Amino acid sequence: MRPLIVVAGPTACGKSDAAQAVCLALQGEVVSADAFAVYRGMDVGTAKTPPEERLVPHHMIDVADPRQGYDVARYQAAAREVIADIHGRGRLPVLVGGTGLFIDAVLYPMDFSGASSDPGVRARWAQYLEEKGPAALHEALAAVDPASAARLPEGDVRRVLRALEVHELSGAPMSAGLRDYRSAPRYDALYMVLIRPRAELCGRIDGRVDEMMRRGLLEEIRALLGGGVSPDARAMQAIGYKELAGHILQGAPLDGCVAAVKLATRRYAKRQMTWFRRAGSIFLTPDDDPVALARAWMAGRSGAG
RNA sequence: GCCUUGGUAGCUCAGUCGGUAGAGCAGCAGACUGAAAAUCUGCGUGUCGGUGGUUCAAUUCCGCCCCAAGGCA
Repeated sequence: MRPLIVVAGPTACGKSDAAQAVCLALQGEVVSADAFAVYRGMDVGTAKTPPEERLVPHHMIDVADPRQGYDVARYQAAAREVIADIHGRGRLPVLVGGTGLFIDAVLYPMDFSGASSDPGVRARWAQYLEEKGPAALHEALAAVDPASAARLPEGDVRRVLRALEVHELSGAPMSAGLRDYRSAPRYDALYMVLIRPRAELCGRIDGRVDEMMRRGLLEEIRALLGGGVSPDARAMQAIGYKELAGHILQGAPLDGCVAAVKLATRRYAKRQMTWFRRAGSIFLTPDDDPVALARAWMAGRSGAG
């Protein structure tokens, strides 16, 4: 298996710098695993490393149009291609980002090929939900895919909807492809997770949001909206964007919106921690040195053959 | 100084016709297979401002005190 290093962690924990340092030390290239950095024109609010500060090649950034949606399946396919190319050039891919699902999608054999997504099917079930409610929707799933129904709470309408869609398009229950995927990684991966004390992280988040405001996040959002990105677009679900759009479009008080962005970011960081606690294999505090760790790991690899 | 209205969970408040209390938000924990910065699940003891009194029993009724907001001086 080819080597790959993952640098994950909650927002504002210092992933980008750590990843870049690892790349510089080990002939690596950054592969972003971030559900919103893929969009062009969303720079300030996604905290993309500015081009002039990129000291090594960065991939999977600015690969999508914010007027159209992007999703895990597309990300998975494109990222794997990029990684194959990096390996082909004898360099080390460093997967860095905060979207746990995206990381899993490249690392493990998640299969999205069986059932794609169909707006018509989706709309029909959404209609069904509207008319009969979540309980009936859940029952409909139980009738065709009992395992998924048992796994999903009735309230998680989004997943119930998706499971129904998968069944209809593939003719098979979604649960079929769902077990123990983490046991069979596609790469020889060092999965590092950067952690920080909660209070410290919150302080960094607040500072980062203020910094985004100074750097013109409002202007960036105005430009997106003016450029044909609908407020309902998938890209506009991003934290920071959706709250501030309330100020731009509905005139909500700015300080309240900024506070909402900080709060939403803190809550997001918490969810990320939950994900990475389970997904990661090694956890680094600010005192640990990711470069030294990565070096040692690479050395151990070649030593072992 | 007087009058009024408040003081209950980290915050905003509800409630107890006297039997020691509960929502939302926050927080904590968790889940996560084509929206994932999305979506969802679980978790509620706090001198009910202080202090006396009435009572079998007071956060609830009464007195006094403290604090806040508003009004009159």
